[in-house]
Amino acid sequence: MYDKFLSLEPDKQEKIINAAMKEFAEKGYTQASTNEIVREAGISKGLLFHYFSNKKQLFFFLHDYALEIATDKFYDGFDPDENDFFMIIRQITMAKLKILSKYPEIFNFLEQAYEETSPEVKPELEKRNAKVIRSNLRKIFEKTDLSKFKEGIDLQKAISMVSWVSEGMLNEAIKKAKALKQRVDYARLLTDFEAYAGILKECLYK
Amino acid sequence: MYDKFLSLEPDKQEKIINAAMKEFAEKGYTQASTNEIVREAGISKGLLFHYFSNKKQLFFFLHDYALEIATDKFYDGFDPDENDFFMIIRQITMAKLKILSKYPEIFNFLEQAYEETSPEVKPELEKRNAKVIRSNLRKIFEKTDLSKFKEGIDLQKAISMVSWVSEGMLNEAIKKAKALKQRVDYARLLTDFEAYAGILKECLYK
Amino acid sequence: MYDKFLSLEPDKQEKIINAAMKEFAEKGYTQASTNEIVREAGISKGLLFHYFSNKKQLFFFLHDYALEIATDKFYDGFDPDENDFFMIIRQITMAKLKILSKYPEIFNFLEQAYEETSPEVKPELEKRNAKVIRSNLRKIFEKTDLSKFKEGIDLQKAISMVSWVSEGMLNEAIKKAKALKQRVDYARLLTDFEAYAGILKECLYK
Amino acid sequence: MYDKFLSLEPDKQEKIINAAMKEFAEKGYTQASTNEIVREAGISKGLLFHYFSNKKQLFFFLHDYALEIATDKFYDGFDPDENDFFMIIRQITMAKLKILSKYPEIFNFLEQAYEETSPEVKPELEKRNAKVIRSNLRKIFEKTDLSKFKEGIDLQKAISMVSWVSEGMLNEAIKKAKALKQRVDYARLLTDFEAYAGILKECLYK
DNA sequence: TATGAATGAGAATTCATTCAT
DNA sequence: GATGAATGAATTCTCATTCAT
Repeated sequence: MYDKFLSLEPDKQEKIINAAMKEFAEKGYTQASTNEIVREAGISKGLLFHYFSNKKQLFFFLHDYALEIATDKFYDGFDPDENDFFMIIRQITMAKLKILSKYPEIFNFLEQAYEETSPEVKPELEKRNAKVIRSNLRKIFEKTDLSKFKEGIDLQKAISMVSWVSEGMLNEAIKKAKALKQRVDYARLLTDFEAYAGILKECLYK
Repeated sequence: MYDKFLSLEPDKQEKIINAAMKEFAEKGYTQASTNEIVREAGISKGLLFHYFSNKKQLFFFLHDYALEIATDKFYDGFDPDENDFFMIIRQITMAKLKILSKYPEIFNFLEQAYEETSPEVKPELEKRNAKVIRSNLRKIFEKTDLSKFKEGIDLQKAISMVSWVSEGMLNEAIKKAKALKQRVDYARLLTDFEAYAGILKECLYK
Repeated sequence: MYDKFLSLEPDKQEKIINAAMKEFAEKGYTQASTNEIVREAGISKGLLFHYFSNKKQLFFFLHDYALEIATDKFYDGFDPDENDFFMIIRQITMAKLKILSKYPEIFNFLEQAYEETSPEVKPELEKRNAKVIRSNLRKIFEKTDLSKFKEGIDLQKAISMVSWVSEGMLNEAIKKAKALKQRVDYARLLTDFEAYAGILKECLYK
Repeated sequence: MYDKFLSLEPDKQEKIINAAMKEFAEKGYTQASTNEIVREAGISKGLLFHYFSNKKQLFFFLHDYALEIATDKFYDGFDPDENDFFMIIRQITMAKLKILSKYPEIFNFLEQAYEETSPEVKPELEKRNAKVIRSNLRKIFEKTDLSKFKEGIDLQKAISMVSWVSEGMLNEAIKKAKALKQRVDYARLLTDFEAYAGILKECLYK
């Protein structure tokens, strides 16, 4: 589907990808301008539409691409033998943050795509997000040592709770950092996580 | 500011409000078309701009309006003497759900506005959301019987946790209902809430 | 034609006239907004069109009015027995300047009208300007003591020359004052006039 | 800045320039309609804004263009060795007239631009006019043989006077020709100039 | 591959004028 | 006399997409 584009010299590919991601991340799907993209990428109008048949296809190509990179890099530095649920969640939370600081454009793009409201792309995006989350959850489940949980506890609920708390914590940290125009305080986040985990372990673990 | 519009006959007001809310909810700020709004409302192009000096002002008028109604209805059926933190959060969760089912138009609009990414309105929306959340949090805090919490627990953290869990629960229920094209199961949500509350109370309450 | 308007209480008349003149003077015929005029005058939209059947008629009413005032006041302080051509021209030049400082709005309006380029009003304005100038010239001629001019000189040409020089001088003084955001230097203008007159007399007068 | 437009085939350029000049000349900046321009030029709405980013830029491109042509043609037939002030002014007066009759479109446009009152373009136009006039005056001064003037005469004043008289003469000739819907009588203008120059020389030259 | 001129529907907004009250 | 709601054509400008070269 994107063969034409992918057989292009990597330099040019990258220039186009970066220009497009930046524009979509900044302005959202609707207001992103293909004019601006070709200007920033230094290519002609016609060429963009030679590679991608329309704006939507370009957008979803970028989404695929970003998701792939984000997922690839995601498990870098993960301890493959870790099986404690809280430690896994901790790794995920920290991994998200790490990629966020390493690839700001990609994550800005994904973040923006996550919040996208344009009816032209929203349904497909929601489908994709659900899929990503489901597959991540499956991976976590597979590894988790469930024997540490109290007997009688609804495991699904326990996992949901920990996920919501860690997501809530991360979102708040990001929001606060944005407001102060600073980077997220990595060390602080870890300490916080330990605190929340400590409280939750009391009611979830044996 | 909106005097002209507000002194209009209610019927016409309503037609305009409904048409505009629907359009904004469906398409988001940028792609919502004032053309479409006047067509749907059955008024002339000039009239809309006679009442609202521009698209942005119209949007924020609707936001004010929706927020006001939502807030009004929010506290209907609240037990003013309730002081148990978990019960208060339960009331909030259920109130949100009630508004969603009773005023789907308004709820859709607010939801869309909450996710809005257009740089033209995002900053002001964020300010408003922060204000609403802050004032709600204060109300909750004021009433809460904090003596029920374990000594030594970080109250701020405890409250955040319960909020994140209840929000996560509600969002998931809504998402599931949407996917199945059904209404949210009110009774089920209550039962779930009790379950989550039961678990959390164990580590948070004395 | 304007009876309705003229039988209005003078206060209201004045408010409308001033508001309208200000708007036309500031923005020119095309860009002057009747909305702005009624807002400034504190009357309703309908009322303006009750008195003046359209924008054009309002504009020409103002033009009549301004011309009349300007002409009436023009000859205040003129020495009726002055018959020296140069002295008459000097009086005219100074009278213009005096009214200019006394009625800045009226003259701004007339000045703007004089430069007006909108095809909707330009032809009629040109007709009027020609008439005014012709009638002024006739008045000057009638009084002038032509015996002072050198014999053999083309009187028409002599008069034109002096007029052009005095107009050029006045325009330049106004332009300079505008650029420096100051009032025209009355005394300086008189001195200049004497200088120019001195030179010209040498070739025009016996 | 106008590269895109200038690398267009001359035929099309001309069509656009002519259509736009005509529209601006006829209606003035504000009331000139880009719709009308594209209709007259036989191009699409989008194309005009592909070449010129907005109405204002289009206007100033035309102004540049007109000024350049006018300046070019202005000095055709000038005697470079002429150093008599009156002869130089005579050449200028005649050159103006030549452009008027040879390039009426351009002349009309420049004339209209000179009188333009729209606040959106007036300041820039005034700047340009001042610059043109200044540079023209410098050229005249440089060449002029000042030794012919009477000693003790204020040269600045002398020059102003001759300029005002020749401008007044030309303007009147144009106005008269317009009123009679005829061309300006070239020969008559020359004779008149000699007459005025003759009178003025008497008081200005030794 | 690559260009960029060309399209034209559609966007938000303005404005003089009308007319029922 | 007086109001101001209502009109709708006209305004400038944008934009994804096409296509001849």
